[in-house]
Amino acid sequence: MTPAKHSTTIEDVARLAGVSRAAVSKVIRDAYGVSPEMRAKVQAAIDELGYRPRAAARAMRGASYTLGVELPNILNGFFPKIIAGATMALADTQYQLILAPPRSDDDEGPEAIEALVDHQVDGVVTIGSRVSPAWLEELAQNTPLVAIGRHYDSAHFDTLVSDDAVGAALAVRHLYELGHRRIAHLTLAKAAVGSPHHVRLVAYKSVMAELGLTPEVILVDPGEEAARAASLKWLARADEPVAVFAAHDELALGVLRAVSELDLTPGQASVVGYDDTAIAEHPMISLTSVNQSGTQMGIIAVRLLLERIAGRTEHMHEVLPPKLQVRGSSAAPKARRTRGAAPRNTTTRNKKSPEAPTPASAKKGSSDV
Amino acid sequence: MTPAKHSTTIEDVARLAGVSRAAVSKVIRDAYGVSPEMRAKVQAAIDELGYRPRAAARAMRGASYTLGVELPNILNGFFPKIIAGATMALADTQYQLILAPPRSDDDEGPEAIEALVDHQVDGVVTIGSRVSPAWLEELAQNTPLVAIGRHYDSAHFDTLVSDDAVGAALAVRHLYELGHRRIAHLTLAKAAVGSPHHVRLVAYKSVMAELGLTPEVILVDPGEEAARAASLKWLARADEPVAVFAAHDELALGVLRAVSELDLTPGQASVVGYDDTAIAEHPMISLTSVNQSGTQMGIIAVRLLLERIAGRTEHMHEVLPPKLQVRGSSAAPKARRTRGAAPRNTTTRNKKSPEAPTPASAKKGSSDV
DNA sequence: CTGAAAGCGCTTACAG
DNA sequence: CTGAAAGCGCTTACAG
Repeated sequence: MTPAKHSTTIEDVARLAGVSRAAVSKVIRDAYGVSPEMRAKVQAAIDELGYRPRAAARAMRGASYTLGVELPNILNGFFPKIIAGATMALADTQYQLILAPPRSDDDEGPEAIEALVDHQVDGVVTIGSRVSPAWLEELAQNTPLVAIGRHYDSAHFDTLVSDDAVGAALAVRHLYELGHRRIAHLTLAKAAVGSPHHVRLVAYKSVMAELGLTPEVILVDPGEEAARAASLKWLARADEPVAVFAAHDELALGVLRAVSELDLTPGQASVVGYDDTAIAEHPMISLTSVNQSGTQMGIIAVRLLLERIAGRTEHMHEVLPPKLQVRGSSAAPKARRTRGAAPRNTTTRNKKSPEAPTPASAKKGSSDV
Repeated sequence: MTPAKHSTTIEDVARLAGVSRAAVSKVIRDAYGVSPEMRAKVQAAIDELGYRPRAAARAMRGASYTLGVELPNILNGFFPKIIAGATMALADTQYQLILAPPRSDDDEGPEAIEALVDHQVDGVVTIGSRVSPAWLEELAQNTPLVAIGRHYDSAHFDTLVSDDAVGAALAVRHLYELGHRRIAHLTLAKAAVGSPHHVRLVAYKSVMAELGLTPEVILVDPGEEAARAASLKWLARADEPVAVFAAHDELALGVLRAVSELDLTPGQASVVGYDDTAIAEHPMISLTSVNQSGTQMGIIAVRLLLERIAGRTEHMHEVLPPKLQVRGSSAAPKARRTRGAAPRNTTTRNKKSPEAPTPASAKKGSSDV
């Protein structure tokens, strides 16, 4: 097989097959009204020449058969799951996916989305951008649009979220039921109203109030390191068993760093994350985390977008139920001892231990199952 | 600010500014031969209308100002580093990046690259695809191309690799110097000649021979789970201290699962990975790994591609030096004891312990520094 | 320095 | 069912 020769055009195919360009166009689009012989002739010519239509040219008149996904942060393990889902959903269609990463580290503006639109994608899935609802609303006038992670209805595009209030409640109640009474929430300092992090924060506060507990919010900049530094300070000040509910797994990994540095057991400092990224399940990490099914989100986002492209105009707002994955990083509280009480460096995290039995829900890969 | 209105065209701008379309075109391309007043008038019209040129239309005549990157596996933490580097390198240019993920889980064919070419990108960076050199050679006749991870020169495109032979030697010698004599190499069953994994395997064998050791190769399918299963079997059969050099970090994480399940210490089963992904550095993983600087690769790939687009035709073959990051997963060999000899579940991995001092090269985030 | 015209490779009405 | 013609929004020679 040789690569697509983009020197060959629809004209070449038409000439070889002895038909018009319009006929070839119909065949490649699988359009109505082509005789079997015509189709066969044209297909043979296409195969012989290795012809592929150029998306750019198609886009100028009709559709580009391309969907664009705007990604917030390619280094965070959650987003690839969404892409994987979207890819699956597109497997049997003519559509292909292109991804637009942020133009810079803290690009939260519309640049990435605009790059997609510049390329005449037939529809856009936006995941991370912090652009205003109004901006999206206007974009959606011309471009079919699905926004992931926006907790509101919109007039002209679809929104798709995990039920972050339920997810946060799951996390807090889990820690409460284990026996924790001091439960902090570590989250990003900047979180737009209606964003997943904002909703989780609000839910955290309200569940804490319901439980009669005092909320403690630790605000951080993005990144594992910021989470490590902030939680280290907070954990060092406490001398009782505590728990930290981190707003996503990347932050939770930072908290686990701090816990590890301070040599604390899960009973002394429990940690719960959000997203259930692949690494959370690793037995050496074994992070309890709220799973919001990124794969499923990718699948649904593509389905919604395809529906819009096919003509649907009324807006949809889908809410997916999250699920708590209990693992070794959260355990019943156990008072911190004087350092000398047990031999240092012989405590073990993430393995079976009398004080913190690994939950039965731990998946294979753990020796305790 | 409002979204780009793709209903506004160059024609609208020209009319508003009272000039020709050609003049507007020159201004947006920053082309030679425009008077300052012309530029000002046109720019004002562009701003007023929120005009953005459509990449698809531009591509039909000139350039699309878009570079395409073909990604092998979005779930592997190494590739995002390359993207991050490429993004950085493009920050001050007119160019934007689009990414093409594989169309399916085991898509190793040309589909993703073709998707990019269909969109008339001005150049392509290919990272993972297993297409033949001949195919790429032909593609490169029409499209500026840089291939990452191909250990050979090519006539029409540039190649960029890390020195995988050196990297593998670094890993094996490190284990040897710690005192290991039984060092297995776990790698993918399918690895094309000239691919990084193939070069690492060949180097592994040759270094083992030099050292007078018997090579043991464990062949696996892609994925952490396959690595876990295969290494579990292998580790369970051994009753002496062993070491596993895994062909990349994802596989190494699988080996660490097995090590963890068998409750082995780094002295009993040392593990070295390749890529030095973000998670390797986490104190609870602390994986010794060969760093091949993905960020740097992304930067250089973009530089090479831009040079080609600017007109360079002679081919380049860049080789980057890898660096070993020593961490807690590799340690001096220590005989496995009868299980009862030491209290179970009190041994600790990844923390300071008499048998496996954490190397001084461990970064911050470890309590031992 | 500026503009009128042609053309990139497709698809879309429209006529046959 | 099939084809000739127009046109999508740009850039590229080319004239002025």
